[in-house]
Parts: sequence; structure tokens; C-alpha cells
Amino acid sequence: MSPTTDAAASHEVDASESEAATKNLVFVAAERLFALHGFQNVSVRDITAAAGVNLASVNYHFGSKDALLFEIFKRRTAELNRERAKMLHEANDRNVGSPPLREILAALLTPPLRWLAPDHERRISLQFLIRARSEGTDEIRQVLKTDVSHLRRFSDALLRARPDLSPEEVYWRLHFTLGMLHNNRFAEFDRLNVLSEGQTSEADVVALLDRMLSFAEAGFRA
Amino acid sequence: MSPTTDAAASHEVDASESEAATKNLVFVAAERLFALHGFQNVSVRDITAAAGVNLASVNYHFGSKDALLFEIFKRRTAELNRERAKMLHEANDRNVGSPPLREILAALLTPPLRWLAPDHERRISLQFLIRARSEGTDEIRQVLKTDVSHLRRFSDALLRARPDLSPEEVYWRLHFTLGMLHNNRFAEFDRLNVLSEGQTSEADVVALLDRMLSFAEAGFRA
DNA sequence: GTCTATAATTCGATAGAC
DNA sequence: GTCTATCGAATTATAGAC
Repeated sequence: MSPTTDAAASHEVDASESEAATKNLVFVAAERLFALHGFQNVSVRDITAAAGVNLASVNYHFGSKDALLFEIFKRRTAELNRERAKMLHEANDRNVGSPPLREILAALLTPPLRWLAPDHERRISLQFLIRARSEGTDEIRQVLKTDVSHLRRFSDALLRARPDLSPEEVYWRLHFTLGMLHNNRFAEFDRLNVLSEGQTSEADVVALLDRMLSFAEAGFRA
Repeated sequence: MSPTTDAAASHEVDASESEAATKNLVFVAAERLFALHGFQNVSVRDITAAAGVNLASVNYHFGSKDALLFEIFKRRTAELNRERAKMLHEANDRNVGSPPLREILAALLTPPLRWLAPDHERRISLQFLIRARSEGTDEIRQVLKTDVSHLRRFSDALLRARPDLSPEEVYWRLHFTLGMLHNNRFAEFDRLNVLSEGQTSEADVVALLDRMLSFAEAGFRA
């Protein structure tokens, strides 16, 4: 409705500009609404209204509502795992291929915790990813179950760091650590704040990351 | 509610038996379907078909689909927290009011882990509760955020067990421990099994509980 | 209490004009 | 690419007969 008319009003040939702009407006609005209210609770009408674009835009640019969700999921997952892989790679370089426990865990947890910062551009993306993990479509669940290649890099590193433990034990401890991470939803922070009567604040993500690393590292050393 | 069923079954006037029976059939079928597929993905038609009762039963016995979800949530939450409170009470009795860390954590984690056993009557209920926590209605989210009385018993005990730590730190570590617990969904077990190439099995819940307790206890001792 | 029939919405998707 | 108008399907909830 309005964005196209505004853009077309000032220029005469900005067709390609408005194409990409519309698709991106839908992408961003959908990600935010899905993250805040869940996939099933957000309609295509909600998305296009929030984005200020036409109702048919979702189907034209993405094919379907499901495909839109999947595209957001794919892009954000790739971004996050790229950051993790880079940190793990750097940790390997610093430690001749055998980083200590804490550096491995830091490579796994630091990127998502960075995203969680109040002023971070990807703050809402992390909430989206956490929700998509449990509320996503069958297609997303299939990818989550099948594609574990990024996690294998971490489990391999952990197995090397704790060769004295049985592999089974290492896999379970990785599972526990991921559980700690996936519990960081807005609603859970609110609940914790009520319980602690305002003594906990998730705004300081550096402190939170440090707490998580210390807890997980101790769990792995046990 | 359910006690009526048992009482009426042995007597001759079992008109009330079929009343309660229908309500219970709906309750059980809905809990299972919600646990397996999520609240939004299950229709009233799915529930009544699985229960073998009439479509109108849900609205007659519970008022609405939302109210049905809330009633299941309330009953199972009460059951679970009753078991936890009992275990914490017993731990207090054994330790003159100051149980060691591991016993407090055991009172928190043992009941839900017991429910998780392959042959346990409440196995599906635990999956329901985990899903309801993130996929529930606004009413459920409100209760989760407001009613933390059962958790406060545990945070108080943990604060007494670790008086050297700042309260803030203790609350965060409890948050991490709950994250470990809430990550125990069927889908996450499947994913872990793929990653570990079949080396992990969640069937042995006694071993799993022991692993979780050791991990969390170490995290609290750090 | 149970059942059938249906009301009243809401939603995703698309055809066709521009 | 964008927009309007609308289709067709699915949903929850309820009215009314039995």
C-alpha cells in the first residue's frame, strides 16, 4: 500500500528497489511476529499488515506461509552456525587443534548469547530460532533431526578434550548444555525475574555468558 | 472428577459412570494428542475422534478447547509439584532442615525424570507439560509467570545450601538446571541419538537422572 | 448427557485486472 | 510486482432434537 506508492512517487525507475524492499519487509516483519507470538498465532494478514505491504506478497515472494518460515529459519541458522564455526576454528588455531573445554563451550555459546544483547540486531532472531525449534513445521523438525553436522564439530572437539569420559557421557553433557541455552526465552527470563524478585537481569549478556560457561564447564569436568 | 469414576464403577447406578467416563476419555486423548503434536495442531475433531466420543463433548464437559488445555495443565502441574514438595520435605526431615545440594536437586528433578520412564503412566504427561510451557495459551503463560510458589521452596533451600554465593548467582543456576530439564523432549532425544549415532538412550531414566544430577551439582559447586 | 446439523469465523491461497 | 476480490477449506462453538 503506502511504501510502494511513496517510492514510486519520488523516483520514476525504482522497480528493482521496491521488489527487494518488499520481500525484505515481509521477511523482517514475519521474523519478529513469529518470535513474539509463535508461528501458529500469526496469520499472513498480520505479517503483511505489520510490513505495510499487500496481502498477496507472502505467496508471491515466498510461495507459502510455511516456506516463509523455513526461509527465515534457514538463513538465521546458517548465520549463527557460521559464527560458531569461526570461533571454534580460531580456538583450534590458538591451541594446536586441541582447545580446552571452556574455549569449545565458548565457541558454542558466545554467538547466541551475543545475539541476546538488548541492542543487538539479531536479538529477535535468536528468539525466533528458539521458538522454531519446538513450534516449527514438519520440514523444520526434519532438518533439525537430520542435519547435525555443525554440532558434530563440537561433539568431536569435546570428545578430544575429555578422552577419559565415555562418548555417551560427553554427548549427554552436550545435550544438557544445549538445554541451558534453549531455555533463554523472554518468558523464562520474566519468570526468573519474578522468582528472584528483580535480582536477576538478563540485560548483561557478558555476565550471563560467563555464568553459563562456568556452570557448563564445571558440569563437563565432573 | 476422576475419583467419581472409581466409586461409581462398583455400584449399580452407573449413569454417572458414563458421564465421568466420557469426560475422562476426552481428557486423556487430548493430553496425548497435545503432547505429541502441539496444541494448535490438534483440533477438537481430532480429540473427540481419538476418544471415540461426540464432537460436542469438549464444549459440554470443559467449556472450550482452551479451557480443556488449562484443566489438563493444572491437574498435571499440581501432581508433579506435589511429588516434588514431598521429596523436598523428606530431604528436610533427614537433614534437620538443611539438605545437601544434591538432595535438593534430586527433589526437583526426580519426579519429572520418573515420569519419563518408558513404561510410566505419566510419560506422556511430562511431554505435555514441557510443550504447554512454550506453546500454551495466554492464561497458561500468565500462571507460569505469576505462580512460582513451588519453585521458591527450592530456591530458598538452594540459597541455604550455598550461602557463600550471591542470591543472583543461585537463581541463575536454578534457571540453568530447569533448562536442562525442559530440554528433554522426544524430538531432542531423537536429535541426540542421531548425533551420537545411537550411543545415547533415554530409556534408562535412572542413569539419565544420575547424569543430570552430577552435571547440575557440579555446576552449583563451581 | 449425547448427538446431528449448522452457525459464525478465520485462514491460506489464487485468479485476474492493472 | 502489486493490488483487489474472493474461493474453498478448516476451525470452534452452539442450538435444538432425542
